[in-house]
Formats: sequence, C-alpha cells, structure tokens
Amino acid sequence: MSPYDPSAYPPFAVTVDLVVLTVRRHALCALVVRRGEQPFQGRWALPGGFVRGDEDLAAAAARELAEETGLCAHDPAEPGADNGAHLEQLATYGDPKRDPRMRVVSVAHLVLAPDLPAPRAGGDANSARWAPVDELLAASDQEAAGLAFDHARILADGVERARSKIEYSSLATAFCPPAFTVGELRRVYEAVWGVALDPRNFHRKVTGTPGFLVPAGGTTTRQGGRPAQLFRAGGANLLNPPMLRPEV
Amino acid sequence: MSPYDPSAYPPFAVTVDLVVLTVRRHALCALVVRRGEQPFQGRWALPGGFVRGDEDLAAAAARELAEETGLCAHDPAEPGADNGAHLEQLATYGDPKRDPRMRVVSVAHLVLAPDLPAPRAGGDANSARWAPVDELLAASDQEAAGLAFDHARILADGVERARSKIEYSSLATAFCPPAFTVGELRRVYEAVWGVALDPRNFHRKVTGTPGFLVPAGGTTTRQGGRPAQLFRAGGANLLNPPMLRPEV
DNA sequence: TCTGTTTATCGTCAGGCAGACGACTATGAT
DNA sequence: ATCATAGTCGTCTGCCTGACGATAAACAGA
Repeated sequence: MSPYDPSAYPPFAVTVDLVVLTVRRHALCALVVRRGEQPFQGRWALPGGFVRGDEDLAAAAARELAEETGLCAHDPAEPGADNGAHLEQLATYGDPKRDPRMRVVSVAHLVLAPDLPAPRAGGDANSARWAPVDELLAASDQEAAGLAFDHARILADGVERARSKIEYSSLATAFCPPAFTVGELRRVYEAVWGVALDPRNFHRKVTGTPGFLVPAGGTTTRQGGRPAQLFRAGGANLLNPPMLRPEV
Repeated sequence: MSPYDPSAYPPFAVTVDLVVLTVRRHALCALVVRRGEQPFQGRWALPGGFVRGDEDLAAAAARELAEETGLCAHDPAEPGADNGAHLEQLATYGDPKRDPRMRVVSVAHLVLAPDLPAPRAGGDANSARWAPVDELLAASDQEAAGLAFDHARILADGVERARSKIEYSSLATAFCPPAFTVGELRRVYEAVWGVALDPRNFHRKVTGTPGFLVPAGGTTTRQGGRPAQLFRAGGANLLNPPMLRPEV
C-alpha cells in the first residue's frame, strides 16, 4: 500500500458529464448530443468532455456547459453572480469497463436551467436536442437504442436527484425565468414529479413558506386566464417544512 | 474539443478517501490515521488510497475499508450480504492544488459503522484512532493543526450527509449493532445531531413508522433501568414522514 | 354583450402528526 | 426500602395538509 509505488497509481482519464435538465411543454427534458465518433457513433449521449490539467472539476463542468449551451453556470457553493443556471456535482462513475477505449472516470454534474430557446452545439442544429427524459430512459431499456456508455444510469441518477431535491429545497425556481408566477412554479413541480397538484393548496403552501418567494411586482397573463402575480426566488435554500410529493 | 487529442486528456491519479463514522460514548467520531510521509507528515488524515487499474470505485473503497478496519462494507446499490457497514459514495474532490505532489482526484466515500473495538492500521495502534468530529473540525479551523490536505472539508461534507440522511432514511440503524433498543437508536440521533430528543415522542415515532423497526425478541438491560425491547432494522429505506430534526 | 373557459386566489373543514408533558413500570444500586 | 435510571403508554393542543367550495379577472366566441 505504499503510495510511492508507481504501479499503485495507474493513470486515469477524468471527464465531466452533464445532466442538463429543463422543463419544456410540461415535460422534464434533458440535453443530449449526437456522438460523431466511435464508440457509440451516431448514438445520443450526455454532453461532456475531458478535464484539463489545471482545471477544477466544477470549472470543467461550467466550461463544458458554456460550450454546449452558452449558459453561465452558477455553483451555489461559490460566491458569484446569480445570473446563471444551477450547477452541482452529482456523482462519479468509474467502472473499469465503462469506456472500451481506456480507463475513464467521469464526474457527473447536474444542471437545472430555465426553458431555453434551442441548443447550439458547435452550430450543428442536428447534433444536439432537448429530449423528454421519459423517452430517453424508456429507450435505454432496450439495449442499443438508448444513450451511449452508462449515460442512461447517470441520467436516471440526475433525474432522481432533481426529483428529491425540489422537495426540500427551493431549487425548483432554477427551472423558472427570473420572474415567474405561482402557476408556472407549480407546473415545474408537476413536470418533474409527473403528478398533478392541487393549485389552491400549492398556492397556500409556497406563498406561506417564508423566504421561498418574494413578490416581484406586476402581473402577467402569459398563461391565459386571470392575471397572476409575479414572484422572484427568495433567499431561502431549504424549505422547512418541505414540499410533500404525493404518494405513488 | 477533440477527444482524441492526447493533450486533451492529461493523466490523473485517482484515489478514494473514506469518512468512516461511528458513535462512541455519546459522540460522533471519525476514523483518522497518522500520515507517515510527506507531505503533511505526522498529521492526521482520512484513510484512503489509490484506485487500482482494474478496480471499480466502490470496490476500491471497500478494499481500503477492510484494510484499515477489517469491516466488510456493504454497498446498498449492490446485492450482497447485509452483514457489514453502510458504504456510499460521498463526493469527488479535484482541485488542481489539493495535493502538492501531483494531480490527484479523490472520490470520497461515506461509511457508517456500529461502535467497534479499536482501529487496527497495520498493527500500529498509534497510527489510527477514533476522534470526535467536533474536535477534528474545530482543530481544522486553526491552520496547520487540523487534518491533512482538504480532508477537513471532506469530513465536514460527510458529517453533513450523515446528519441529513438519518432524517429521511433508516440509516441511523447502521450505527447500531444488529439488535438494539429504541433508546440506543435515540442516542444515535442525539449524538449525530447534537441535540436532546424527547424519549417518549421518539419512541412513539420510530415504533409507529412501518418498516423502520421489527421486534427481535427479548430484552436487555445493558443501559441500566427497566429492560428494553430489542429490535432489528426493518426493510424500509425511506422514512415517510421523516424524522424531524429540532430547530437550531 | 353575454356566456363559457381558463387560471388565479381566498376560505373552510376534518384528519393526522408533532411537541409538551404526566403517569406508570421494571430493573439495579445504596 | 428507597432512590435513580430508563422504558413505555396516554393525553392534549396546535399546526399542517388534503379535499374542495367559492369568487375574481382575464380571453374567446356566439
């Protein structure tokens, strides 16, 4: 177990993979890119890339995110501008056979973003898209139809993290534009959880939780119906008591 | 961004570090080992070591755990014997300057174990010990007195994970022997959270949560006082509704 | 203009759970 | 015998949640 035996620390390649989630048309969607090379050529995969030699993991994830989407990431652990998407580390995947070419350890990150115009991956519109996670995960049940590598597992872990985290934190606001209505926030919960929530109880709950929402002033009718009050995300990070996900 | 440019994937060393927690004498304690080499020679550090070339991350963590403590780890994600300690991945730390020797990415793992006789690290009793996490984290506030590398941060993250996870899962039983009393389980919560809990409400809560505890038969008076019923951990993993941590 | 549709917002009510705490039980120690 | 310790069962009150009625404010179409 001598740490100075060179054979004891074989070289690894380290990558970051991104689970970028958003809510589009009432469905939870993930960003996927088409692979241009072997292995898994032509298959869809999570965006990602190699960590550079002098780069922190979160910085590598933020760089890849900016390259793929133009989003400015915002790691909540670091002070900085609050203008971008939420980024947090998800988990690390290091099965020796997860990449047939070489030993690759991938540090997956989770990004939650508001609905965006359209992905731009190197200008090629055909090589990146938002896909409903239900489709991606269902396709991954049939071998050779789903995501490349172990990305279906990574995506599933990211979705599960998002589903549980909006329960006890104010993270659902990361899916919303800077100013949003209670109804828009409710549709985020409904899309992520895949359930229908009672609008009246939801309204009572979120407006009654201190620090969750602060009035932004003004109203909007962009959802049709009666004008709704606009809110911004409050400072609270943890919801106490939490939002309750209905029973299965 | 070509993944075949050799300069794009510089070699990394990959290690696993272990946050091994237990409850001893009413205090949450972590396993630390004394470093025998530079850098940080003579300082306390988390146990850990390099991942081998053909080894999965969880396997490396389990191997290091067995080497340091003799514990048989039990990754809940994998089927297997239920006889060991709880092991789960915690987070990955990859600051370029976290190890002055070279670029090291460390995948930290969290282990929850019942109270153990005594650590054995290569037979040297002076080179490993259980230390209360409060002491370790307080010492790490003064520079050059605390844990080596970024291990204070890793330990703090592991403790925070344990604190929040016993809230909504049955993981607190991982700190207990196979058969335990409600009072022993309560003392686990009190040690991990650092609060006092009402014995009567706690008893009502844990015995009323389906699947949390199953009677093991028999009683014990090892804590003094009236004999207490013995329980084993039930099958439930998630507690719904969760245990509520008292306000700060 | 009236009516129906959609969405937002306010209220009410009953059931359940948690915190506070009283009461009783069963052991060992002095 | 008495006390200290720890476990177990109840009670009561307040708060939160789920179910759901009612009203308000916009738009679409007859």
